[in-house]
Amino acid sequence: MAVASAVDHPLSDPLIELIAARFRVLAEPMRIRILDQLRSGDATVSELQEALGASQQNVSKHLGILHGAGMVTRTKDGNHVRYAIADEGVFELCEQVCGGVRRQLDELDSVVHPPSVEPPRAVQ
Amino acid sequence: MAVASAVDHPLSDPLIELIAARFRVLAEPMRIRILDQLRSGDATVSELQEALGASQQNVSKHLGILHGAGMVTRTKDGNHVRYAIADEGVFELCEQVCGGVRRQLDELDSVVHPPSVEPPRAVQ
DNA sequence: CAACTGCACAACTGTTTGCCTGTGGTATCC
DNA sequence: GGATACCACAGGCAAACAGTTGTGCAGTTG
Repeated sequence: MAVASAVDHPLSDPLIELIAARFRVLAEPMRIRILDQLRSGDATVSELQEALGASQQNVSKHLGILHGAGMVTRTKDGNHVRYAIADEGVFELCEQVCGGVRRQLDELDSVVHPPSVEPPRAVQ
Repeated sequence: MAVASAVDHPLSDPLIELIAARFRVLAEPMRIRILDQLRSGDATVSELQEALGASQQNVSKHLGILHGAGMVTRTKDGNHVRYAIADEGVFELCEQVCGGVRRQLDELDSVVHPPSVEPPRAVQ
């Protein structure tokens, strides 16, 4: 697979911080939606706004965060600004997560133990 | 590669929520540290507490979150409770993220433009 | 030049969440 | 039985963050 795997394992503190920051960028449904939408091709803010049913400012804000994380590219196109996926690896991440989610759902489905059953609970 | 890739791409809303929730679990340095520590083998709360230099309550809380997300297993061992990695796929995630981080750092290093240089900024 | 469109930035609000303190509950040892 | 060790849960505080509102700036059109 295309994973760098060039990381030793007593992870250094700054690296841990970077990893967490990157996960934090993806820890928001709206940003996942934006990335998923951009998978169909690059788009402008207003196109995303309409496709996702969100406010222009909100879309712009999340795009700024994604751009700051280097996950999307920003290209001025006349009066518009076109955004596109910069880091295709993001989708491998999402698919792995989907795999984990599916695995978890399967376990919950097969092992039917009501006493300790745990629905996908909130983080805190 | 071991990715499930069994996901279609106009992602459904509940799935998006699940993906974001899973990322949210990993969006915390302390939890990354705990998982990284557990990679060396299972451990009790107090062992992790000492290894990470965190309070017992804090470690226990994060372990509860990780356990709720199905990323660690919990085993009573006499007076202790041993935690262990449940989902090895987590590390593939982290390694991919490390790859992305490294890629980004390389870009920042080569393209030396101080005016718009962006240190690993916070999400908002 | 003036009006309009498309986008980004700043301030504000409500919610979430990380960490701490305090406490209860269970198992082991004397 | 009493003391101790190990762990989890609840409450409180401060910081971070998502979403909205308001506004400024750049490019286009008449």
